[in-house]
Amino acid sequence: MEKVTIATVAVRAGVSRQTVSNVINTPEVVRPETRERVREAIASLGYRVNQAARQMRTGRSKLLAVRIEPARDGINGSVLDRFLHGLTDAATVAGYRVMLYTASGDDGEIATYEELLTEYDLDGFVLTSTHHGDPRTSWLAERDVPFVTFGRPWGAPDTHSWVDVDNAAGTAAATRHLLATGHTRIGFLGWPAGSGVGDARREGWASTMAEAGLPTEDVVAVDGVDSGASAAERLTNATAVVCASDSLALGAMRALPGRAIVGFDDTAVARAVGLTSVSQPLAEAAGRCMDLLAELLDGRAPTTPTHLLLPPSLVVRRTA
Amino acid sequence: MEKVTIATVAVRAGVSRQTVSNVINTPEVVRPETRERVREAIASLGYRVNQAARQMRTGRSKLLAVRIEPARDGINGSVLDRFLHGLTDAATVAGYRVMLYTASGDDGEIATYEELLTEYDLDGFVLTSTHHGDPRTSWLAERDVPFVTFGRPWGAPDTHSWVDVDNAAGTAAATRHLLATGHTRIGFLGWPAGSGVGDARREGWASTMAEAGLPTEDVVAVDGVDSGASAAERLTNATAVVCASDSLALGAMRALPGRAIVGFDDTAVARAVGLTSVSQPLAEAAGRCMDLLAELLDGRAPTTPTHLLLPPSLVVRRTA
DNA sequence: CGGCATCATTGGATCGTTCAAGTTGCCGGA
DNA sequence: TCCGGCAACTTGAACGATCCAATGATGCCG
Repeated sequence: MEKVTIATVAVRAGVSRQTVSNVINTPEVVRPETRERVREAIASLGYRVNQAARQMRTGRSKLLAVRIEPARDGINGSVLDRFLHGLTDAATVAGYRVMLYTASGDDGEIATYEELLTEYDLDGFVLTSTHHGDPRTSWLAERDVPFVTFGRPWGAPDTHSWVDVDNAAGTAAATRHLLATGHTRIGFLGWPAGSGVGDARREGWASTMAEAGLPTEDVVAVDGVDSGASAAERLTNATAVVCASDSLALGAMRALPGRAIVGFDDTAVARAVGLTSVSQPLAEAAGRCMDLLAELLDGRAPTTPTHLLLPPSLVVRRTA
Repeated sequence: MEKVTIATVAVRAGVSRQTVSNVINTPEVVRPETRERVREAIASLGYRVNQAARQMRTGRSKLLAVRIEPARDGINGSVLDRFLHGLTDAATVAGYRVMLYTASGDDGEIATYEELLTEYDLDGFVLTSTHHGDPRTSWLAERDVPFVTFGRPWGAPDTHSWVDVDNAAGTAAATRHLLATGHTRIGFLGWPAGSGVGDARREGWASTMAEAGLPTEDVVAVDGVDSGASAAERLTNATAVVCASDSLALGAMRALPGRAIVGFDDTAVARAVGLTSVSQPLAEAAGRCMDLLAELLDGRAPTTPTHLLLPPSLVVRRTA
């Protein structure tokens, strides 16, 4: 198979290179008749744009980057997996490709940004695992690099677009479900205060209980099954427990057999053991991230950043 | 920050562009003294190769692609996750970047190959989930596209390099462990015959039992916790069960409480519930895939393809 | 000291695309 | 009739690297 360039197409269609380029990039400036002829030539030759050449001229690579993290606590690892899949799908539709990178620590990640930007002319980034005092967003913002975060900027000023899952709404839904099932003594098993996500998950449960005028009882544990189990044992009065993660929920199931338990993240573990859990709409979140990033990349972004809070859904199984 | 090109570096070092290029690509042809001067200029200017320009001239992109699959049965989803992380790491060290793509079906995947090859000049592919009658490998081989598979070519001729985990060795190790613990009636809970991976896992158990001169008893179920549980109930004599996956093992745990159970894949679920399981060396497998691919890409590959079978390890927990 | 091989270095051409600045042809108004 | 204005298309240059052929410098031998 010969190499098919824009020049090949031009000859076949009997026009100049630039006209072919116009048909591809700004079809409206070409007469419909010519446009159609060029399109036929493109199709019959199986022509495809050479991204490297385009990139050299325009400085845009049609590439996005996402960090792939080591499966940390493992049990929640598949969350990123599903997000990545959704993002790759959405990016393809929008004409972009997703590149992976790893990095240890925020500084290492910033060094990687620099490398990817100068070597590959990356068009944009999707950041995950935002946290308090995150230096990555300001670094990117200072250099006018388009980016979107999955996870809101905890503590930092809200100057960029982000997509997040409404964690509080998730635990609120779980709590309402338990209330509707007749429970009144609903406890909470959460993470130590300070993490944005964990605090929001507690808040959803607490406010729903307050609205119902019921007393609350909660305990705290670092994430993990064993630690969750020993903390759950201290929830003596509760007949039902809302948990900040599936790992904790698994611990609670072991420590308090027979009680109603709800987890968070709807991981594979939850499906496997029949744990009722709050499910994040990861494919949708990924799609929205791509939408927002595409707006930024096309320069048609609104002047004020967009913030999207997606509602999670409760997947009811055997444990509640 | 100004744009730093090879010309900027050349001026700073007082040499020509080509000499700078030689320092980068074939340092041995440059006199040590000059080489050092150029290297200093590169460092002080923070110069980095523009991959697009290089690619246009050389036709090589320094990009690899891997398919990211939808989390199928979910419980085993994080296997790909960990593999991807390892591959991204190894690729970075070797000077490559990993690009993701999704595709539905083998034909869709082949169409994507074509697109990635012509648009982005991809250098190579890493294939996962090889299966009987896989058309992807022959498509790539016909076009001389470098690729490596993670998973051996079941049934197909062994004409390309691959890396795989020795599934039989995994179940053999599990069986030996159970024998050493005093069990003699060890059953097997597997998938229906026909899948290469599943058959290998059965074989490891069967041959170890045969060596020990013990009778065997096994049942079959499609992958899944519930299906595993109902199949496991038919294993009436066994005091211990080796399973083809963690999902099946979870079913067995439910159906046969108190018996010794070993799963396969060491997924998050296994860690969470304390299930003894066979762990695949995914980071190493990814690294080896990258090594083999790098050989192909550098043209220093041996004439006969390399095949690597990596031994898995048994992670002993509460269930055995 | 000339001749010649060897090595280090140079300058121009090139990859495929898009940008910027043309050229052509047609229409309408003065 | 002439000319401005516009739409449709063409042409030459440029992006930043590497390849190739040619040049300059160096050392060795007779």
